[in-house]
Amino acid sequence: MKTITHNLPKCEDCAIRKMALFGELETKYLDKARALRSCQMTFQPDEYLYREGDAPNTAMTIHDGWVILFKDLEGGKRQILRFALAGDLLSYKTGNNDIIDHSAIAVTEVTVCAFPIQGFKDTIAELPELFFAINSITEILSARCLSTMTTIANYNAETNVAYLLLSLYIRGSAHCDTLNQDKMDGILFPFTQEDIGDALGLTAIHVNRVFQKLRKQDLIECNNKNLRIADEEKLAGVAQADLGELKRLLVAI
Amino acid sequence: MKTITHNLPKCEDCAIRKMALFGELETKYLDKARALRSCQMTFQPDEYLYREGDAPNTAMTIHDGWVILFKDLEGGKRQILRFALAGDLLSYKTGNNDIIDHSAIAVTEVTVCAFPIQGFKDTIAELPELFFAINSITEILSARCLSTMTTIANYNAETNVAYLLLSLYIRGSAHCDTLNQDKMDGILFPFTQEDIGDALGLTAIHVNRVFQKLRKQDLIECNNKNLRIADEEKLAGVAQADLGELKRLLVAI
DNA sequence: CGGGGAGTTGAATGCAGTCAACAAATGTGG
DNA sequence: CCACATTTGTTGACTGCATTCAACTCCCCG
Repeated sequence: MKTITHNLPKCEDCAIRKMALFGELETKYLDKARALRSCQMTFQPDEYLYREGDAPNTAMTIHDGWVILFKDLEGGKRQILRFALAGDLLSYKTGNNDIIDHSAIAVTEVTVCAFPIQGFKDTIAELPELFFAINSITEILSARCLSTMTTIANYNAETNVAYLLLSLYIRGSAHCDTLNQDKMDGILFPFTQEDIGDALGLTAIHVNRVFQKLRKQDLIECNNKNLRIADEEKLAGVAQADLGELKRLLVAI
Repeated sequence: MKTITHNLPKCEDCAIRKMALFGELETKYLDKARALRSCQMTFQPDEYLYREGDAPNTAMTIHDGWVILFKDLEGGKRQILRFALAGDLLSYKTGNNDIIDHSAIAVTEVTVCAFPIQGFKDTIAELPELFFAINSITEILSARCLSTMTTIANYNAETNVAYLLLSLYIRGSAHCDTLNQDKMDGILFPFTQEDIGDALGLTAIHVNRVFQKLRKQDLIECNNKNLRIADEEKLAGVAQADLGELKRLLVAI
């Protein structure tokens, strides 16, 4: 892990700002918010950002890269709680002196902007907009979790995998749009089939069978850490989701 | 549904206040908070508190009774998102002019205290403590949802049912404690086996088989709308949960 | 070129769904 | 208060999805 504390890039110029926490804030508040930022950190793939049991004293916004948030279970299993990418807020907790209940690991090389949590708390008192921004993030995460739970509980592996792949694709390509990249060739997809299984409670073997089934139906193309979805509507059908509704749920921050 | 707007009972005297949103607030702030309350409403069993698609303009705290929050799915299925009881906050959303994405139905007779949401928003600006209270609730709901998702995704029906029954029992009996009632005879359990199935994505038939299995092991006694759990630790073992951890997750508001 | 992680395939097992029938409990109207 | 309808709970047989275990291939990296 590398840290830089000086000559930090400017928030105004940040390509991902509108996707991130401060995207909710008017530019006029940006100075105050930016003053909270303490440093930028870079993590290598497979490096932990933090571990279950750590006491969080900084919140982080991902500037670049994919992060997996997960919990270890008995018997060597693990449950992936969230796939996080640029713009996402990590490790923020209102509850005081609580230890954090999950771990976060970098999948790709990851850059984050870190903010001391205490600074947040002090600032919220004088900047109610920050409250609404943060609370809105918490609510959205909660809504996504409920939606995921609903899918997992009620549908089979094919639907679950379709739902997850489509979700990751939508979020990934929304981000490419922001950076004005060409998304027609699919998005970076650095996850293993085991990751997908750990998110859905499936074995990697069964995920593999489902991948092949989806490939045969021309619903996904997935290889070389790349995911392409030719017909989002069609995959949404398999995922038992309304594409418009899903996009609204996922691209909002 | 019956509404009363005058001679509302005093918040200071409310038996469930310490379990509810304002339990987080110091008494000195109570006047301000209480001023937000607009009315008390009473709903009969099977009556909707609100429906998916409604535009929420009031938040509600349950004063008494059990409420089920759910979403209708295709094919006549439904997903129960939350079982709510006295002290729980319903239908609060930071996001403006959003319609609500689930329905709420009374299981028992239910009394709620209603607050215009706009009043909340205005008040938060001058009462940051209210922010921390609300955000803490949103975070807790999110943490519970992740925990439920983890259980559903990774364990079988027996574990899931055990986890849910234990959760409901812990919350129900914590509430009996508050009211100084005798909890030794179990708690009110007004749910059908189909409700349990709808929460976990199981069929009522399979829930029934699991109930019987748990009964044979003397882990639960459940009849006449009453649930008794003699050995919480033992059931927690089946539920693959740490009893202390679970209680911390569930009794906090 | 060898090793390890990721992906692929097949066969056997077991958990949960479906369908169908019935019993028990609850509610309703005569 | 009884007769009947409806909801809830119970049981059995059959089917199908997902796991487990084992073996094997492919690809990347050192």
